Amino acid sequence: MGGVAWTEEEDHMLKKCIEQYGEGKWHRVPLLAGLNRCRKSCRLRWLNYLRPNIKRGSFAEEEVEMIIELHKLLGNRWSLIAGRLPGRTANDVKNYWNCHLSKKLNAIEAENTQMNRNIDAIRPNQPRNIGPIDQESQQQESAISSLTFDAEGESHILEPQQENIYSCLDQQGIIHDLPMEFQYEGMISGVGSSTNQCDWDDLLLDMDMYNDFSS
DNA sequence: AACTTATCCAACCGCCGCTAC
DNA sequence: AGTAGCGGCGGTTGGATAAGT
Repeated sequence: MGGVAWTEEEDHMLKKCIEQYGEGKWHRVPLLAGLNRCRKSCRLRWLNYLRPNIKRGSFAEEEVEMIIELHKLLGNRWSLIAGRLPGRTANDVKNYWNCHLSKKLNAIEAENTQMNRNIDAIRPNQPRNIGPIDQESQQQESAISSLTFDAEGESHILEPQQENIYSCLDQQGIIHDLPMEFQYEGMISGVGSSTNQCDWDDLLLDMDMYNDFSS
């Protein structure tokens, strides 16, 4: 292994600790669990191995197709890709990609280059600090990071002060035009309104997938 | 059977952004 | 405003094992 392998006893101690105190506060976990491991090791072990509902074994064909499609859109953003594959961890996806798919991708990219089809990973210019902010910053933010995009031939503007990106889209009547498979928890009317990178990533991914699949 | 090479994947490392002080 | 501490992420490492010679 690339380090000291976890023993069954350590796994048991960590699991018991998480069950008792919950996830988070990883800096306290080694102490609470009585483990001689750093916070990062504990977190990684939990997320990649001990967490319930982790799917192990080889990837199904649909999962592989999904990974390839998502990688086209997101690049090496494994946690986001894994987030779309129930039971799979970012580490699993990354390892699978590096072992099985990277060569395949290179061939595809070479082909795309040949066909003059450049596909860039999407990363918004100003993905952060979208939540409510003070007036001065708000004006600055508004000037630099309003995002315009085109949906079904119409231009739309996302204001950075919008509490939730999806609620903004909702107000503009865009969300409900998307098929159900592109609507997910948190997307409608700001349910579970998070105001960070994930909103932008998820939004752009959903929009792009929608365009991809509908074209 | 012995050795070498390739593959897999768990674990580690360094960096980044956020938050609290 | 600066900074320390934290959680989280992607890249890399290296041991175990399978496959090949």
